Amino acid sequence: MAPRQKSDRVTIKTVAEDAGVSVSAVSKVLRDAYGVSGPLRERVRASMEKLGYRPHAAARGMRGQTYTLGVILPDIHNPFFTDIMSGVNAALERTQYQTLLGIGQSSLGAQQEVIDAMIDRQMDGIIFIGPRMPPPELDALAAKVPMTIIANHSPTAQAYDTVNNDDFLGATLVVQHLVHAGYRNIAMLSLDLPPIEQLQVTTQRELGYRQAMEDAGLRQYIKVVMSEQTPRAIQAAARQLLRSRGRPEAIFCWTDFVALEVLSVAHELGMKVPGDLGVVGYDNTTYCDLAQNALTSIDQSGQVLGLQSARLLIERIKGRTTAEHFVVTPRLVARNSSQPVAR
Amino acid sequence: MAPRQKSDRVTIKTVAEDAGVSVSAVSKVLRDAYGVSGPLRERVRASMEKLGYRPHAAARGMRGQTYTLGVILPDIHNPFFTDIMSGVNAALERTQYQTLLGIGQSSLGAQQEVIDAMIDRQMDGIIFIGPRMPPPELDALAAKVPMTIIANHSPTAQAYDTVNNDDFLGATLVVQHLVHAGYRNIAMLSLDLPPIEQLQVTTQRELGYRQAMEDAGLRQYIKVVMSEQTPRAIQAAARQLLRSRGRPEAIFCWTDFVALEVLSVAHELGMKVPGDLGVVGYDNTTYCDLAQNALTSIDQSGQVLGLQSARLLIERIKGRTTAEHFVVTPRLVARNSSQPVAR
DNA sequence: CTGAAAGCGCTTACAG
DNA sequence: CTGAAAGCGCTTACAG
Repeated sequence: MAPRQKSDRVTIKTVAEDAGVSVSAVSKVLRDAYGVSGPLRERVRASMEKLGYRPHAAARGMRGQTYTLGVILPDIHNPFFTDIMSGVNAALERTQYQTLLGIGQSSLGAQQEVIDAMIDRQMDGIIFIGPRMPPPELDALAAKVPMTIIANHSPTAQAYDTVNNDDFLGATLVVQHLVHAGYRNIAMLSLDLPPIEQLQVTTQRELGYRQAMEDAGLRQYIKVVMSEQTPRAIQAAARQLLRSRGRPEAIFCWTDFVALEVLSVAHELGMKVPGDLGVVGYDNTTYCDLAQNALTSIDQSGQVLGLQSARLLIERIKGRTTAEHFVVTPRLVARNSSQPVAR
Repeated sequence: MAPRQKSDRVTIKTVAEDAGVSVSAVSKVLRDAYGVSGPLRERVRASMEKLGYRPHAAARGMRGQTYTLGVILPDIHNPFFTDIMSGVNAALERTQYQTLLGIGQSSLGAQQEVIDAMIDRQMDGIIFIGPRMPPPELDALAAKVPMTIIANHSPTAQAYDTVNNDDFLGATLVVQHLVHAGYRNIAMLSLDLPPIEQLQVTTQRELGYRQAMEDAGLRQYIKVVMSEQTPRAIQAAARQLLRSRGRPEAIFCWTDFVALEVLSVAHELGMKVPGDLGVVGYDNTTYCDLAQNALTSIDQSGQVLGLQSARLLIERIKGRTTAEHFVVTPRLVARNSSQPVAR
């Protein structure tokens, strides 16, 4: 590797010489640390500006912070996660922080690899989205690095913060909406994952669905079908459901991504949505708005979740040790896919 | 910030002591450098394993590599970029490298900020997707850090590698396909960007479109409408186009993302696709396959582009100084949205 | 093949 | 308020 010209690198030493102060003074200005007079600060700032000084991240990371936050996504294809990322980036806009994105893929091994890579790189903190880990492991991780978790319910955790929407309520809203529109045989299409103490958002949505169905006197119609995340698996599950006897009048999908596949299968089977079938998603991603989908969905404000998680994480990095658990109230956005149907 | 327990950190010094060798020897094993005997290597490996040694990235970055590659995306919402990311990640799977993702947003300022953040963090290399920069600036950047560019044509650049599909050919395939299916009045919906020496993929696609239209004797129908990337702007452009006199029989959209919006607008206007309108996209993203879209598109193998770019970049980091310019041949995937129509 | 030592650019007690 | 000095955990010539 070509060694980039070393002689002309501007370091805090260069800046210190130019400003006629000590290296420590420059470091303090850099970190906005206390104990520097206004004039000195100004002099140093001017020199930094003049010389085009840029801090060397690795050197800072040796002793202090790296000013880099790790974000772990379970899956890059779900468009909802891009909403979260927008929020995180927005929160970091005027700060020195940058994000390192890791894709945890489906497998647990890959997830561990990403975590290790982030710890090796001395992330100042980690935003962990949809972790598939039992609480003890999460606690262990949080002991090593400040952490905020999105989309995993552990409201009593002390070692880390959480940011969620109320998934139980979201699912309730879906069922109530569909019942109000005249649907009764309502099935749910959820994610096939080993459940971990009901912490996962899918589990919460399933519980909300079941409870709301009971409350509406539709216990007999309760049906939760699990499927893996691949398009092929989702389509197979949807096809089977739609071809079964007692086939549902409406399907509540745990995420928009899945609902779009259900719309596709219904289309292929020649079923009208709405009319032959009602469909509702979750996350209110940008695809819901397209007229060919017109998908009713739950808005849980991915941007807000991302923004909050970044804020909380920075607070923790700065020293907060008590846990915060932020919950957004979800909101149903009705579109054509769940229109009332005369029966 | 709580200082993580320092005493128990396993460093190369700890490993060296455990293995009974020098610190330099451990460093060499770590880097797979030459000049270490097999037995010594084994002894060190065993100690690293035993102690659970993890290299400290910041310390490595001080003198050597960070083993982190920066990836710059122009826009996180375009699903095509997730395909590229999959490829990049696949190429890095068995390596020590990790990716740092930066979103360059639309504005040039944001793009510069992301680049600075990556240079500050001593990325070993950068994969720059769809840069909006004139060649001199790209050269200047490549002088600072090894770089591979995706989706920007500069086949004579020496300072960096490029990875592309043949956008001119891709556009040609679209026009030929549509003409073959009986469409004649074919418009193109492109991206509103200040053109930079015809380097951008949109420019190449426009050129391919124009040429193919001429070659088909359809010069009179040539029409390229520019629009910004937001859903609102795309919809407005599509609406205007579809309501105009001499409205096109088919629209070629520069990327699937745009084509999905066109399908939406057509749907809203009560137009049938195909029938009243043919639509073709570009990138063959996962949404093309959904039956409600059934969108004909050009497959440029985002995964392959990502994979290649990572490979080339690592080669450059390892010392290659000659430029490589990799070009994928695009392939049209026909679906319902461009079916022949009797006229 | 192996190791002692300098040094990368910062931050952090500590002394003045 | 200000600065001299040690040290973070590696890599890199260099000497043996």
